Amino acid sequence: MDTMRPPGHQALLEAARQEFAERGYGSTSIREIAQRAGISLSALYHYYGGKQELLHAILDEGMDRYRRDCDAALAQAGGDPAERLEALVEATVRFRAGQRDRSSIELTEHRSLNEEQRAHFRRRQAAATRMFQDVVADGLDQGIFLTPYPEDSRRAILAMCNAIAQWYRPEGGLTVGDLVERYVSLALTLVEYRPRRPRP
Amino acid sequence: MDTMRPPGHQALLEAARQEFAERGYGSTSIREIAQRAGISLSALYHYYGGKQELLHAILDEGMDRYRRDCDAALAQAGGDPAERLEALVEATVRFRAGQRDRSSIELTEHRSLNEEQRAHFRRRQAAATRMFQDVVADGLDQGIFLTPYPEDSRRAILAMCNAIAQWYRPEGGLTVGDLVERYVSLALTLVEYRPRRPRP
Amino acid sequence: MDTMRPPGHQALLEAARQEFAERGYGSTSIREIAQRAGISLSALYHYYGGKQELLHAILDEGMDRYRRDCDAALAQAGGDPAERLEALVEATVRFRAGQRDRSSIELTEHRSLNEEQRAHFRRRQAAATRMFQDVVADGLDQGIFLTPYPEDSRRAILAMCNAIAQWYRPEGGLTVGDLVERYVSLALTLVEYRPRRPRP
Amino acid sequence: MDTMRPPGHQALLEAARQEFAERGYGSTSIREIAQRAGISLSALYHYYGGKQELLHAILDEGMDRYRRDCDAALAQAGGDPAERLEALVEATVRFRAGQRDRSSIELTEHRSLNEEQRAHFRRRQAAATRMFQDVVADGLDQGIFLTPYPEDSRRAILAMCNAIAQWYRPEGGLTVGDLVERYVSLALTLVEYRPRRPRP
DNA sequence: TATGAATGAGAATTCATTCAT
DNA sequence: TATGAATGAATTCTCATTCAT
Repeated sequence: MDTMRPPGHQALLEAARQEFAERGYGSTSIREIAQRAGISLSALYHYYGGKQELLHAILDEGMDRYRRDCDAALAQAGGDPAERLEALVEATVRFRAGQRDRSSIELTEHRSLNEEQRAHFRRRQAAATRMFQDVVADGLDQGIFLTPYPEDSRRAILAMCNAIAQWYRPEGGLTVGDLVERYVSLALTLVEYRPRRPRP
Repeated sequence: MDTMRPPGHQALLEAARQEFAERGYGSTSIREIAQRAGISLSALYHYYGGKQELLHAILDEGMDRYRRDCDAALAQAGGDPAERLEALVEATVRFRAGQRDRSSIELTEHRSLNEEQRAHFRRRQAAATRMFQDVVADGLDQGIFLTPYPEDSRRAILAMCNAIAQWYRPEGGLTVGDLVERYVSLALTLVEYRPRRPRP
Repeated sequence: MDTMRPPGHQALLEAARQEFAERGYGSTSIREIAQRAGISLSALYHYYGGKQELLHAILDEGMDRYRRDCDAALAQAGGDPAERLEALVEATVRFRAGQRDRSSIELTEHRSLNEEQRAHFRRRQAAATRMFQDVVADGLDQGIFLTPYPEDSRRAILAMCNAIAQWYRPEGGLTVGDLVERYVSLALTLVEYRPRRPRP
Repeated sequence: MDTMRPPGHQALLEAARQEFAERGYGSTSIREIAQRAGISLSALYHYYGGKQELLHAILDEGMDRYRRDCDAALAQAGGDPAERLEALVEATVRFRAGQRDRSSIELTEHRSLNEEQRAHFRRRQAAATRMFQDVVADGLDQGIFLTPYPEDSRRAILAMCNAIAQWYRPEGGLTVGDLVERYVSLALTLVEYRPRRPRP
């Protein structure tokens, strides 16, 4: 469990996350990370095997959290595909808006992982993708999503949510709640959601 | 003009573009760039003042091209906002699919520019953004775009187009023409385009 | 006594011996030693004061064994210098062939000892040298060794025996017994041994 | 050619040679080498790719010289195997006595080369070995070397010559000429040289 | 005798850049 | 506009060792 790690771990991961997000993996020196975390360079190496492992830990932890959020959201949602899609979009929007550093890093820095780490990351990403694919497929099966391009609209939904991390600033007056409302609406628009007519 | 520069220039920019896109700005050494371009390290410094200037040149050249493509597309389109939006989306999709390296770099590496260069880049990006904003605003004014969230749908359109650079592979069997058709359709869906009823 | 030391000791010395022999003292890290010995780094420091002390212990233990082997061999030999030389050569050949790691280390790594340790090592080495010198001198006195270069032939005998550690591989089909026979013969050749004519 | 290299090269190789011989490859830092050579650390990397390459260059240069010396000696010697063996022993003794640093390094540090470099080194060493093997075989064929152990006596000759580098000090009053005389004599003793009886 | 955490010094190497020509 | 040599600063990472328990 995360909570069982020594306290230095979290400060370290947080410092690395911020540095990587601000300057990019390659432009970040581990010295800066250690300094920001307030620990010695050697301590950093005591906790993690190196810069790359630090990156991997950040990405993995991010995946843990995102996955947990999505699972929780789906668990609360009923069986209706629209409701489930709403749940996923809300979880994604909240994650992107609340974890902007993490999201920026996920977007590009996976290229800096080694082969094995990258494979691990991709596997987890594919699993996340599948959640959306399944929901969209369900909606189509049930005839309530009419989009002629299920895969592309799914990609579009994810892309627009992911982009939030790049421009959203909580100081800007737009609440995350607002965001959620809008993006849920846009997502349903994209899949061309038509609610089932209630039985007379 | 580009064509008046010595031949080394283009090879250099191309090499730098590929390296930056593959490994990220910070993880790329100018030695690798020079080597990939097949020129000497010293020659590199005679063409460009340094690594950062190289990045700036790439981003600027990209902006030149994208802007030119958009302008050309708009010039051919008529005055109808839907038609104009289609033109912009097509230009963007084609650019993202055809210039994946450039697009990846634009996405994140502007953080590695210096203050002045970054300001310049942002100004140009804002201008591109405005093209989309204007078209969407026109469509709303004319009552043919019904989206309640014009700014968010504009962002969504750009985000989904931009994301193409991250996943699209020309070898994958999906032509750029296919892409254009789908993304134009999705974009019109996003702004909730309702064609004007033709006068009887 | 060796047998009274805790069990970790021997595993540790063996691991260090192998590492030092394979990579050299300077290229060996004590972490690797601890790992190879299957003990913790801290445990290593409880057995020995550090890397250098470990080296010293290895060299000293080797000297113990070699000296013991030589003494035993001489004890069994009679008073005849030829017989005694044979005994020493056999002991040396068996040691070099059986303790290749140790022998390689002795050859060069004494330079990595500290002043005091090195002096100790040299004293013991000189004692071993003297055993050979005495035997050769006896043979000369008794007129059965005719070499005009006693010191050089003694050096040659030791050099050829010592070199065994560098090239001999037990898997190679040559038994240690074969080796002993040959090297005894070569040693006697070097000192130009001429057996006393038996009294008529 | 060596002489065409920039002047820094030789100073560098010499400094590295001394350091490696004194402390061992693993215990030598390239900083010390650069300092001893009186050049900057960066300049070192300008000349050589790294520490290992430096070691390889030293070993290779040594092999060049030794081989050149042996070839010259053999060229001057006639066809008589005894004369040829004398020539090789003299060349070897002079090399070991005159190039003690180099000889010490050759003895053990080849383990610090990488796979490819080590293969190269071993190939050259095998060629040198073969020179001795050929001469001994010739002597046996011609019936003037009587040793029952040609391979072992060859090894013994090389071992005793090689060992010179470890103990010989020119300040000690023993000239290299003396050494040559003695080791030539010992070598002929080892192969049990019996001159052909001159025809009556 | 045991140990996991921690560390400062130093390791090899690479960096972007400058300079003399 | 060309270039090979050179460099100081910074890079990631490992080192032998110590310390608190």
